[in-house]
Amino acid sequence: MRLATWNVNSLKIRLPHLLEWLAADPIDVVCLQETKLVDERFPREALAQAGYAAAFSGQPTYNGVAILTRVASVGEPADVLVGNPRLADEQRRLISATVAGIRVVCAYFPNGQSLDSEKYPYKLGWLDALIDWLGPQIAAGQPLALAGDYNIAPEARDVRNPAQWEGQVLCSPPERERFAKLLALGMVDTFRLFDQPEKTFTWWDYRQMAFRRNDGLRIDHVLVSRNLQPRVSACTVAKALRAREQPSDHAPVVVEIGPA
DNA sequence: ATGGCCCGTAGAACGGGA
Repeated sequence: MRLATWNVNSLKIRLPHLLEWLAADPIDVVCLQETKLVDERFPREALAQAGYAAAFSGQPTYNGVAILTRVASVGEPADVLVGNPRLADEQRRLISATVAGIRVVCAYFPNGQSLDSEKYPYKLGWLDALIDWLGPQIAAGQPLALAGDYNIAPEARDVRNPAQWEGQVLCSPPERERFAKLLALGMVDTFRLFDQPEKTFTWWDYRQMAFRRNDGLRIDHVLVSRNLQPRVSACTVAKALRAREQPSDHAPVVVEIGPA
């Protein structure tokens, strides 16, 4: 099966892109972030007509996450859980479901804004709570995929202009240490399992023609538990969606996972 | 030149994104 993560930056605006993409390329599991829709306005019907079931958790204006499953191939999301039981958080940033025996965690990590913002310690605390919550699940041998907009570029090679970003939010040592901690729980960055084109990124600023200049960062990731690693056969960035008219500023990351 | 763009909520600008 194939699993994707995509920060859509408003599902209302991006729904036509999503439907056209899935019609041409029927991904089995799609994790969405920044849907920016309250649950009453989630386009459940349009997605159902496209063959997808959905688990979602939204709020007005900000955040919002969803897991879509292609019913014909993987059925419906099971054991849906909203949020992190270890963190009281009003922001809708996490939704989990079991699909085809894999615990799929769809995550919209906080941005942090800047190192001197009160949003930065919120981000670090959110990351610590995520690590605390996922650690026991992975230790117990649960096959798990953590897919989402991490808002962290793990290494200098994940940034087009490392000097410009070094030490800034998305690249600061405390954020990168926490990314490393997630790996240390027993997960692997699927993107780095394979040879990749030089300077592959997943986010490009809307300004300054950043996409045309490939001035981007790799901040969207799919980490999987080590027991899934032998089944992962590909990880690619669907850059074409960023090149469309009225795009999201993120491109999807797509991972292929073989049968157990 | 430390801003440029896009989105939601507005029903004009502004906060937020990264």
